[in-house]
Amino acid sequence: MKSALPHSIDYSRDLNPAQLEAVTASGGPVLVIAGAGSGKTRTIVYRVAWLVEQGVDPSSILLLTFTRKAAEEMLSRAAMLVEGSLAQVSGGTFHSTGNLLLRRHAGRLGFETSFSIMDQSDSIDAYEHLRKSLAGPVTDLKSFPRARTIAEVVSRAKGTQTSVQDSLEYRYPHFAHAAGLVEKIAGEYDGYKRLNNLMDYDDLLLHTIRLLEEHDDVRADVSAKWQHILVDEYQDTNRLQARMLVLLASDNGNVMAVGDDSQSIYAFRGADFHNIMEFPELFPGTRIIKLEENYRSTAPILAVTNSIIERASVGYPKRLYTRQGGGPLPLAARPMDERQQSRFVVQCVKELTDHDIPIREVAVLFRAGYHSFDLETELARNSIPFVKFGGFKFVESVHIKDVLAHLRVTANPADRLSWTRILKLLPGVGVKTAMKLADRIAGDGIPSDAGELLPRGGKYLQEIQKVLDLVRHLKESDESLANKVDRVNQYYYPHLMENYDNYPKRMKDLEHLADLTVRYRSLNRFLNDMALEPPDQDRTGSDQRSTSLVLSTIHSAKGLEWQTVILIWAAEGRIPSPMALDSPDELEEERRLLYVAATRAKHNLVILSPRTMMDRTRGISQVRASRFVEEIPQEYFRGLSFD
DNA sequence: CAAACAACCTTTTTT
DNA sequence: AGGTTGTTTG
Repeated sequence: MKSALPHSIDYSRDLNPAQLEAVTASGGPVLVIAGAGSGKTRTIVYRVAWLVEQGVDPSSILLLTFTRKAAEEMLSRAAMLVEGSLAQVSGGTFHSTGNLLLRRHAGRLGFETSFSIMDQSDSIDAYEHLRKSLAGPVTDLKSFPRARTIAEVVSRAKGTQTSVQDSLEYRYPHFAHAAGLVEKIAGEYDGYKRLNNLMDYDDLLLHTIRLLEEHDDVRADVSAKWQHILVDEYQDTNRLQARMLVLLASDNGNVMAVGDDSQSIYAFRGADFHNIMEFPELFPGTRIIKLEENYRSTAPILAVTNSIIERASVGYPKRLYTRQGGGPLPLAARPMDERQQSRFVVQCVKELTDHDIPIREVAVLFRAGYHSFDLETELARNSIPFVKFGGFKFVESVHIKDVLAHLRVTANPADRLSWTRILKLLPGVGVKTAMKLADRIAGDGIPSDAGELLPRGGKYLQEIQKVLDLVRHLKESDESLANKVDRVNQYYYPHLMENYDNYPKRMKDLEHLADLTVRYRSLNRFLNDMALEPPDQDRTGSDQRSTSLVLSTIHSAKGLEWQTVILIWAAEGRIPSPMALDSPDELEEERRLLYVAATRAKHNLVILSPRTMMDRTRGISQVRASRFVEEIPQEYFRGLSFD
C-alpha cells in the first residue's frame, strides 16, 4: 500500500513540549512516564520517524511492545511520516525477540535450534506427568499442589527471581510443607524440557539472558546491531525482561522505555511496577520525561479517573489534565440483576447507534472473560454484532491443541509431550501406553511398521499404524501447510464427532485453523506464532471487526480507546476479584485495573454495578458496588447513587 | 490398563 | 459449562 508522499514533519507543531523532548532526545537512557491518553503511542511513532530522519538505519532499531500487532501498527504509522520502508525495524515482544535469538544461537547453550515452544497448558501437562511419576505410596497427592499450581509457583519464582520455596510460601502458604518436593519437580521439569527439546515462556527469557551473559561475542553482536531500543508498556515487564534489556542495550545504552506505573496490571505473571521505578538505577544517567496532558478524555471523565488513582499508594507523582472542558458526566447505574444489566447495555448501544455513533466506537469492558456470557446471549438476541477479546483462547482449546500436536512432532520429533497427546487419542491407548510408545518413537524415530512398537501385536495396531503413516507423510510431503492441516483435520474429525456433542462448532474452528496457515510458508513460523502471538478468537473475520461492538477483558483493552466505554460488573465479587482480597498488593492492582478501564473512554463512560449476583454455592446474593467506585464522589456522576 | 461415569471445582487477568 | 479428577467396572 502506497501512502501519501511524506512531507517533512513539523515536530514542534505536532507535539507538545514534553513529547517533543522525548522524541528528539539524543542518545542515552530515557524514561518516559506517560499518563493514560497522553499521546504515548504518538510519541513512540514520532520517535522512530525522527531517528530514521536523523539517518539511523531502520534495521538498527528494535521496538519492544506488548504484542507484535502493536509493533506493526506503530511502524505503519511511522512509515506514513518518513520516506522509505520501515520494514527492517525489528518489532515484537521480549519473548519473540528471545525466540529469534535462540533460534539462531541455541546451539551455544547445548540446545537444538529446532526446539518447540510450550504454552501454559503444555507446561501444566508436563508438570502433571512429573507429579504423577513422583507419587508413590509415600506421597499423598491430595495434600500436594496441583500441576497448575506448581506451574504458577515455579514460573512466578523465575519471573521474580526468587526461590521456589519463597514463591510457594508467598502464594500458597498452606502448601509450604511441600516446598522440597515442588523444588524437586521444578528441577525435573527443566530436565524434561531439555530431553524433549522444549522451551516454555520463561525459558525464552531465561535462556536468552544466559546466552547473552555467557557468550560475550553474541552479546556484543546483538547489542551492536540494535543501536536504539524502544520499549512500550514498561510497567508490565518483569525482572527477567529488565535484565534482558540491559544486555540488549549493553553496547550503547540507547534505551527509551515508555510506561505508566498507574497502569501496571500484570503482576500475576511476575510483572513488577517497581521495575519502572528502578529504571534510573538500572540505567544510570536516565533522563525522566513526564507526559501529563491528556488528549483522550473529557474533563468529567478525567475527574473520575483521577479520583480512582489518587487513592492508590504508588509511584511517580503526576497530575493528568486536559483542555477539553465539555462532555457529559459519566453515568453510574445499578441494575437489579445481570439480566437488567445486559438489557441496559443493549439499550445504550441502540441509543448510541441511533445517534450515529459507529458501533466500533463502543466497547464493553469487564474483569474476566466469563463476565460477559449473559450479555453475549442478549446481544445475539438483538442481532447486535460483536467481537470479543480476551478470556479463553482459541489455540488453547483441546481440539486445536490436538491437531497442532500432529504438526509439532514433525517439526520436533523429540517432543514426547505432543506424541503422548497424539497417541492418547487412539482407542485402547491410555496414558501409560501412550507414554511408553512416545518414548520409543522419540528415541528411535518413527518405525515404518507399528509392529515394531508392539511386538506382541495388540488390537489397535492398525490405528497406531494409521497415525504413524499420517505423521510420516506430513513430515516428508511438500504439500502446502493448509493441506497438511486439512489432512490432520480429516483424520481427526471422526474422533471429534465421537467425543463432543458440539463437534460442528469445533470443526469450524479447525477449518479456521487451516485458513490461518495460508499466510505462512514455514511450519516453524506458524507454530511459533500459535504459541507466541495467538490469533484473536473471533471467527467472524477482520472485515466484520469495523462493524461490531467490542467486548473485551480490561487486560486486553490496554492501550486502546473508544468514544464510549461501558464497564459492566463494577461490583464487589467481580472487581476487585475475590482472589485478590487477601493481598494489599493485589488489591492495589485491582484498583489500577479499574483505572485502566475507565481511562479508555473518550466521551462517554458508563459504569454498571448490578445489585445481585448469581453464585453457584450461595445462589442469588445482594452485592455492593465495587469499593473503588463507591469511593468516588457521587457528584462526579449522573445517575443513581450507590446505596 | 483403558473406558465410562460421577463428582467436582474452577474461574481473574496473558507472554 | 467446561474440562478435569477420582472411582468403578470391564
